[in-house]
Amino acid sequence: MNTNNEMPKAYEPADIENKWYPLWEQRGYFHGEANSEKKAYSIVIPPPNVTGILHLGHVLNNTLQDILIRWRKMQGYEVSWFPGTDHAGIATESKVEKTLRESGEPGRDELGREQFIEKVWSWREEYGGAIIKQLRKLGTACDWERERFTMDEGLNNAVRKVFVDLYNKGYIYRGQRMINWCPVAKTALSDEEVIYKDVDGKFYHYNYPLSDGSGVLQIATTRPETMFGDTAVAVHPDDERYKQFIGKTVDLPLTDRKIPIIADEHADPEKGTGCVKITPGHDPNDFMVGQRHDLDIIAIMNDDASLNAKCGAEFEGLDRLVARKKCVKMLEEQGLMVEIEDIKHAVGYSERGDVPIETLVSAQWFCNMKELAKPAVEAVKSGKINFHPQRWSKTYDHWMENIQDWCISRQIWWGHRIPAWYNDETNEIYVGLEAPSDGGSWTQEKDVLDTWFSSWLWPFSVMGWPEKTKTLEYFYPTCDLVTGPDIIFFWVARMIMAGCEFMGDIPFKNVYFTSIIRDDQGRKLSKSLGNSPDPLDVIDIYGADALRFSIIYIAPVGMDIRYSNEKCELGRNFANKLWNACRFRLMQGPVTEGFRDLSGVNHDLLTPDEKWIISWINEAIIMTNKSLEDFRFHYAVHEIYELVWSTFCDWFIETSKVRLFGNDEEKQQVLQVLDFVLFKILRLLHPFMPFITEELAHQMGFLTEEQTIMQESYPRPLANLNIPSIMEKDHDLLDLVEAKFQLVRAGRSLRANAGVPDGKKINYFIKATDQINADFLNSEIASLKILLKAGNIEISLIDYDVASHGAAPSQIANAGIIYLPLDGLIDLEEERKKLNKQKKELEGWIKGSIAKLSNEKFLSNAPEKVVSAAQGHLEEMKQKLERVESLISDLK
RNA sequence: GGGCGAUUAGCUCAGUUGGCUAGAGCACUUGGUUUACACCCAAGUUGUCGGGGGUUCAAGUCCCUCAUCGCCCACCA
Repeated sequence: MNTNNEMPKAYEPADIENKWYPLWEQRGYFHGEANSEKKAYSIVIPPPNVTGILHLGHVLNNTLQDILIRWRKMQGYEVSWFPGTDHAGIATESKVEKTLRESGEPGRDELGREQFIEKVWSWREEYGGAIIKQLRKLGTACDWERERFTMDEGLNNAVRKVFVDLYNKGYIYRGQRMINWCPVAKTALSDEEVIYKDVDGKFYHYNYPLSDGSGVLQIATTRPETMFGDTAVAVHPDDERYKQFIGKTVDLPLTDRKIPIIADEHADPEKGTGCVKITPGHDPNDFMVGQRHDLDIIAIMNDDASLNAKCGAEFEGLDRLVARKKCVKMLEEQGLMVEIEDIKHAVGYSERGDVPIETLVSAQWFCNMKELAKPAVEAVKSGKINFHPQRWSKTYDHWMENIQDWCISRQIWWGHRIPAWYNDETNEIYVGLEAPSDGGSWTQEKDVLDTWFSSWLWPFSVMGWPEKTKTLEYFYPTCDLVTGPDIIFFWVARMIMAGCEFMGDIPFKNVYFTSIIRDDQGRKLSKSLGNSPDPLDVIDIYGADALRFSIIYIAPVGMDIRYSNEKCELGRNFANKLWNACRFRLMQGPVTEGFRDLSGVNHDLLTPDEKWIISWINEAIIMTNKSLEDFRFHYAVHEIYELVWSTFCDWFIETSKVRLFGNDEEKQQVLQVLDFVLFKILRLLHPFMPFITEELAHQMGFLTEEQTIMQESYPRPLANLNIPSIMEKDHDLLDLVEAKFQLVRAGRSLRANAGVPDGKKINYFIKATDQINADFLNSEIASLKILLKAGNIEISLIDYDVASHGAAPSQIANAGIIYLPLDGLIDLEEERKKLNKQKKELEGWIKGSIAKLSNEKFLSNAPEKVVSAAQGHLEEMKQKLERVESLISDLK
């Protein structure tokens, strides 16, 4: 127990944060046991990329999860937060390639598959998972014993089993289809990995001569270089302009081919010239047109998006953009180009490569999602899974109901290799957990699976599936998922499908979608803009607690957050405030025994102020728990901020000083109340600010060295404890306390307006509203004096004697009128102006109020409560007006 | 083309089923070396709740409409 009062004046987080985390981890506080008697609470982390480093998005996301974990743990759940990283196929592969290139080592292709993969593994050993270490700086209570990696052996088993199952069900198939191709990573991509950007482009109008020499057809395209893959020109069947040409052919320029003119509804007469070139090998729409008309598919590109031999010697090997220019030039030379129009249009970009993707026909593995989607849609619709904010379920529904087949194969090496084998002789395909053992000659599929094909199993693969583990039995399904709305399709939707399919149960009950963090000008955070602060720097300056607290405090519900480092001052200042409140308390003496339950105090002897603070702590406990239940984190934080700073520090500590410096009996009682409230505050705040609350709970002597606040209970409404429900019992008394504080504010205002320095003791005269207030204020005279820094306060039921003392500035409060006698130094003109302004305002309100209350419809329709409140309010204003009027006449 | 969100104090945002005189932080002004805290204390200043219409006794809150900004989806050749 710490009884010294040598706490530094300002809170310095660095040492304290570095001290506690290793202790927590070593003592196993973060671990949840699967065989507990307690109720389970679990979360799986959205696994950050193994190449990733901590950024503010992670800070927000993981702080929220940590709040939930610590809160539930303190509530008595057996909790486990499953951490880990994602192997991030394309990102990691290109990262390692880049590293090799920069260090002059042999590259990917020189190394060959096996050696390259070894390199990736060793890179991961050395540099990968930096983010995991960085998370510890944030204070995250992850169950590190359970850390997983999407490429570890267990997860690989899960992936293979899922692939085989879905293949056997007929959902997974291999086929030739139009896919998205990244020419940088040289791999297929799923539709979700394509980002559409509006870019400046050109719309080329040029002529295809009719083979019979009877004229030309003018077509329009943004990509002339794809003409080498054209196998038709389409016009709309009802387009009168072109009907006569249907069935004829045109001479495809720059080639020696003739291609037919076909009628297809895909051709939009309104668009361009109404004639559209059909390139079934390189455009999804044209592909479908091609299928309808049985057109040839000509693939004209190499895997790096340069043109291939099909385009002729002049074009072979040229990059698509170079080829485009050349095409245009040649068409111009041949007099075929008619017009080049500047347009803005949407172009698909590869997420990683940041270059336009190509759509092309390729043999890939696909997963048909239609059946998988059905129960997943139902799970959200029925409310088994809840989205917060709820509106995201609409986005989810829309995508799920239009779900397309998922292209799951990738032409890279770093990933789960597809468990399919081709028979070298018969080309037969075998799919299984292991290679076929029939002695035949089989070659395994070279492609690996999309990274998300392992991530979508995360909620149960981290628990050991497909083994039937105790962990799985106890912790599955998880409770809450915290993630960004940007991966709702990539990850959230797919996890729900996988959970329903393979576990027969949803993977989580709630999904909380975080805000997106922007800089204070509203721009996205990015390395290239240099507006992405390093959270570790922020933690160095302000502390992890401050960063956590601030980011939650400023996070609007379901909207973008505008962040700047300066905003962390809020959290730092708050931590310092709390620190000093505790420091002040310790200066008054060692901890009292009643800090848990006020056991050393006769509850009947509690003063009004003490009852007041206890009722407020009760209120804060109720609100904080409720807010967390509803995922309204910022509410909870605001609630606690207000409680600590305003309610506790500004009012209760200040008013308690009179008793702290009074007799010993009074002092002992108020110390107990201070301890009781502070220990509740520390526990209430712990999930948000884990370090400082742990430190202070020890500094204060609430906990012994062997104990931790993590294992203390989260505050529950006091009605559940053995403390009388003060709120109900003493309602009127609490109103009197509030009225006292209001009167204090009025008195301070008088002092400030009169320009009397704070240090100078002054006298006040109070005319109480009635006997009850008079009695109460008299009993609180010592408190009033200290709050008002007054020398003497006279409380009376009789009017202030203007005749003998001269007029004095005054303020009206509910408890009474407070006067500041200034020995005639009053500025009568100012005072009159102030009172007349008040009078006018009051008259306005009274007028409105009377009108409202004489409205029959209001009286009959509004609820009783509202009507009586309005009546009470009117009475109040009328009385106040009377007082103002009498004060005005006093000034004459 | 569809869908979603935003618009409240100088700035960033609260304002949960409509109900007392619309709030907070920051910023700003004035005063303060009060025996916790200047990362502080006290007192202040700042609002046609984006425009218009409607429902209602009552609208920042519900409905319609317009405007501006942002995001997502969709095959705009």
